Amino acid sequence: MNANIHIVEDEQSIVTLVEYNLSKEGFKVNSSTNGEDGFKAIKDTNPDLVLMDWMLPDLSGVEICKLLKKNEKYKNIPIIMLTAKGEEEDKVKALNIGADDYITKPFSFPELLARIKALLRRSKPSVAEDIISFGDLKIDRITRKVYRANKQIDLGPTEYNLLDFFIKNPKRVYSREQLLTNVWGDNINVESRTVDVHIRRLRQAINLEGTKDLIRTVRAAGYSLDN
Amino acid sequence: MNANIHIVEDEQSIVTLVEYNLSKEGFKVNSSTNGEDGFKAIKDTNPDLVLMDWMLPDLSGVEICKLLKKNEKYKNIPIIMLTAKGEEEDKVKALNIGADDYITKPFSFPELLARIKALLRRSKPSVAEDIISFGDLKIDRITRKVYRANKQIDLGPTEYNLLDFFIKNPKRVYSREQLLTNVWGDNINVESRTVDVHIRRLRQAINLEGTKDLIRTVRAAGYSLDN
DNA sequence: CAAAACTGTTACAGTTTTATTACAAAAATA
DNA sequence: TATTTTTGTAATAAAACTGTAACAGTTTTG
Repeated sequence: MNANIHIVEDEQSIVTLVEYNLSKEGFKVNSSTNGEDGFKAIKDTNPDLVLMDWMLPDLSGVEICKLLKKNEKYKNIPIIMLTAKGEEEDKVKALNIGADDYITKPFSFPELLARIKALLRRSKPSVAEDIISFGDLKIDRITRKVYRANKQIDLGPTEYNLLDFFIKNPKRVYSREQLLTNVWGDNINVESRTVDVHIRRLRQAINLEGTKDLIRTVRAAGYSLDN
Repeated sequence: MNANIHIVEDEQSIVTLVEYNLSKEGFKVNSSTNGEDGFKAIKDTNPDLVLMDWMLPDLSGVEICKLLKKNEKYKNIPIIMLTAKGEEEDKVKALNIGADDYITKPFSFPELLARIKALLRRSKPSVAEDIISFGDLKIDRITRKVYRANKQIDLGPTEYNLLDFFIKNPKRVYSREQLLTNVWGDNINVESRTVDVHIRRLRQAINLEGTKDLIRTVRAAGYSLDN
């Protein structure tokens, strides 16, 4: 498991708890504490799954859910709604507005985890799977080994994370900023040009003599794993 | 034998008895006295085998069994159902809902043990076996002796446990935290750096002059038994 | 075509992570 | 209880990795 999860929740205690536990499970977690920021961050970072409070300051979780599900580009991001009241009625409503699952507070972490995993397995096998391939490039998250044309490749931690991120959404172009937040983490302070250097290192490691560069540079936009 | 077994049973006398005897056999045993807790604990600790009462307060054993067998992640955990009545009909029912074996109370401990071993041998050879190898490294759980290239090696208790854990999932990378909780135990207070020292001791003991290090360091991730 | 904007590459200093060692305290054993 | 073994930690050394800056090269724009 190596998915990016975005939490939109104004109760700091829940954010802290969930963030801590999900990180321990190997997820990359980002969070926002209000609807406005949350919506922006989701569009920006394209998480693999969203955990969202039902009620939120300003833009409500319900609204965001509707907006996302209406948008072709984001409609496939699974959304789990969190709510304080355990009314059946709300559950129906949640599913109606397009949420993929629904969990009532207080919830146990294992329960949340089970639901997250189930959703991910369904919606994004490439994120949930332990072994992913792209062409003759293979990455094994259990052994943390990377192969190109069946030959093992050594990657440093950052290059490994970068590749792991790229391979979840091949061909998609990510800006340096998106790569920084998704691979490096949220409130980190790193020059965006630093991405270039790691891209170079990754290229050097995964590209084979005489074959096409697996990483495509998109001028003024960013990079993508492509062929 | 070195498997984790979880018991879900509300009769304390049975729990105590079975727990005591299984521990003596080398199993790690945990137990819950009601269905709710049991289900949670099983999902949480992912035991190698479950021993479950047919009738339970709140969530019944039958229900838990069904739930587990429906879940991709837990469906392979072997389940032995315990029941007071020895009716053939129940046996059929048990097997129908996915239980792997069925034993009626009162039962003799040797009988239970035989069934447990049989199931484990079938489902998880690496856990059930008394002698496990990885390459020319061999570990005998009965005599608690370790061999490399047929020559016996002396290991301290912690190094032995570490190796025993590694060898169950060779090549898999474990973080220091995972190693601490799995080898040292759950609520223990040990510096994660201490793992490094024991890794060194283990390396020193099992590695042969002039051969590749059997333990792989994965920077920013942990260690694995590899070659 | 020149200027501007953007990307590629390199080297290196600084940082982080891991390895190794020695040692005192704790635990097991005789 | 004395002796031996094992343990965890802290300190230091070594190795690996990272980020930046500088400059070269390339592409786009005016």
